[in-house]
Amino acid sequence: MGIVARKEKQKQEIRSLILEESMKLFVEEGFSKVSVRKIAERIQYSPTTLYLYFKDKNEILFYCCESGFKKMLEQNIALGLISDPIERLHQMGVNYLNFGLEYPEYYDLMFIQEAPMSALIDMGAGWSSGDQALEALKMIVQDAMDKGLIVPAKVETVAMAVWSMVHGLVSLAIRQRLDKLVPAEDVEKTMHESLDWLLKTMKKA
Amino acid sequence: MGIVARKEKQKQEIRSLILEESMKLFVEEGFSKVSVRKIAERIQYSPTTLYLYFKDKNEILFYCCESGFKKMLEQNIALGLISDPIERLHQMGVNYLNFGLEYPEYYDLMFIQEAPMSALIDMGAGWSSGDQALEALKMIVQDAMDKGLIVPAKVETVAMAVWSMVHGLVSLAIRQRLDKLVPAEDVEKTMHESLDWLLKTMKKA
DNA sequence: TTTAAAAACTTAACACTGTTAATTAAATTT
DNA sequence: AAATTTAATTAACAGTGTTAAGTTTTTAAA
Repeated sequence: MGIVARKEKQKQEIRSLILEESMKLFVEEGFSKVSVRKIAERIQYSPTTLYLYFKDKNEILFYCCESGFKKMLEQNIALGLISDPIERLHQMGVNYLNFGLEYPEYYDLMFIQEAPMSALIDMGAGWSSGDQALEALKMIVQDAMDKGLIVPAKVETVAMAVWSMVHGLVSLAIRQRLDKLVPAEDVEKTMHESLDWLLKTMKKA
Repeated sequence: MGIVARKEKQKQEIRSLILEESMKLFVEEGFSKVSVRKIAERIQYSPTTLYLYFKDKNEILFYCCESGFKKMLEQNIALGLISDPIERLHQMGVNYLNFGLEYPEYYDLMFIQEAPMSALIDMGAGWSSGDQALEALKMIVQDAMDKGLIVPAKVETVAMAVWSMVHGLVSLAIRQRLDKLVPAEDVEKTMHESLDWLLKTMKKA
């Protein structure tokens, strides 16, 4: 039947509407200011209607998160052009820092808040978009090791170290902790210097 | 006058009572479950009484945070006995990881939540306890460089890199992101391996 | 075309949250 | 003992996520 298909399509449209407007609210007012009622008001529905399309607020946050990963992956498309693993890893780190600093609210959601992960556990689903990014990271590290550009070690160990450092940089910056180490106006510059330092340091002499 | 002194002392006692009970609530139920009303109930006062001793909830969180730093510094006392800068830096990192994993709620407050920093800005105060820890880190890095144990670089850059990595490890672990990279039971072990890897890598050959 | 069933949506309500203003109770000073 | 200051409370506001019950709209059957 064409009717049930159309209905399904309409349902998906409202779902998208909810998610889009939620993300706008995020970017405009920040994570803590986003409420079910505010989202509902924006799309001209009653607050409880959202519960017909999503289990709870966390699930909405989770899907917003997913769209954040899409955004991040798009930034990394051009990465394939770089053949040198170290150089590629470096550019990947630069992209990561830029993403976090440009869209702190997205970043907050994707890597700092616990709500999206709670939703993920509730849903029994996988972290598909996040996993994809991590796989890419592991592959680059593996590649660099295969080509003898970095000292051999367990891939997971090095990947975790690299990810942790860039995440640490971004999350400390977002939460205004890095300006306790260097003046606020130097934070961004020093973040990039730290990343450069790591890449330079891990590069086999 | 002795009376005004005694009164001041009583006031301080209630302040301490509020902070102690708040921290207990933290450890028992986690950051998100702590409310002004719950704290008040625990100390058998009405919720609004807390506002006679603290400006707002954020200020309470800030002072809880401070006691977290004290706890952390205590763990680092034995550090002075280690003379080799690299070894000292390594042990400092190990302590950091252990602290974060043992007291995730404290860690959350100190380095992940934005509330305590908002309070700090409102109060126009300094991050004395945090600054102290960062100074210690910078000094060790400087020492290691002076002794030619690591490749020379800007101290802030290296300190930021090291801090960011350990913070990244702990915060990603707390927010259940690291188990997307390695199985949950291997997370803690791999975190330590990542730290070891960093120290080994930055050590001048 | 009218009627029964299903789907979509809203209203009302619950149990919370941080916080302020007004009020009462207790302690201190005159 | 009365007046004043300090301490603590009650009531209330405006907001939060969420559920149950009721209403409107749409679809399917008679």
